[in-house]
Amino acid sequence: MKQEDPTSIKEKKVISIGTVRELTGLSERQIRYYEERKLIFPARSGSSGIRKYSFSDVERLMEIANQMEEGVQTHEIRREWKKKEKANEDWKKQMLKGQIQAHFNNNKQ
Amino acid sequence: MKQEDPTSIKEKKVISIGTVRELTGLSERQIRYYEERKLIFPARSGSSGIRKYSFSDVERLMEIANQMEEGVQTHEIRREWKKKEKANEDWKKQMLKGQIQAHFNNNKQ
DNA sequence: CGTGTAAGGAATTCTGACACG
DNA sequence: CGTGTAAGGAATTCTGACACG
Repeated sequence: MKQEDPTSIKEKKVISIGTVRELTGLSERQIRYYEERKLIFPARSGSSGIRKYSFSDVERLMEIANQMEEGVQTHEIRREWKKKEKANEDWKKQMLKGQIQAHFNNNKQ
Repeated sequence: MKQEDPTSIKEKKVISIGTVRELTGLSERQIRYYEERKLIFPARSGSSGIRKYSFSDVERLMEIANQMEEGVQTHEIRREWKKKEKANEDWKKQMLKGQIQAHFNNNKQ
């Protein structure tokens, strides 16, 4: 019945920085800085350069805030994150490989 | 694992009018007018009076747009909507009643 | 009735920089 | 390194009103 996938909604970049500030409790300075350090990637509103964030971005910012409180440097956060990203991709590759393998064995048998 | 309910996300008032315009294709004038006619109820951003809409609001606006294209008056849309709202409440009451009834019968038997 | 528009003001956001440390 | 802040400008939003129909 519903045409909208709840996942896509979380990814839509529609929230401006002031609202993100309210949602996360971070200062605008902090939010922009984390972007500068490549931890977050807002979209830019059409004509002007106004930043737009998704709910996923907000969640990520809250995770970042936690890490920062623990004294982790932006550099570290970024590195950890890319590591996880890669692990996830490798995992998906393995899954795919498994599927193909299973299919092959199935036909042989 | 996830702490955020996808439903609550859809209800969060975080989108400003310019973005709603882009999402719906409606003019800001129209969006504000539908509010004046009690078809939509944005929140107002803290200190200033800036309107904030949810994804649900955006969906509703698109439904309104469709009705308007069909030549339905705002007055009619509002009336139809309240009717459905009431029907839904009555239905929920019936459900509740059914539950109690079932529970009662269960104990007796 | 529903919507466009010009008007003036207020609040938001942006960037680059200086400061502290 | 991470964050606060004052600075000046540009884009956004707001309200009440006049217009057309």
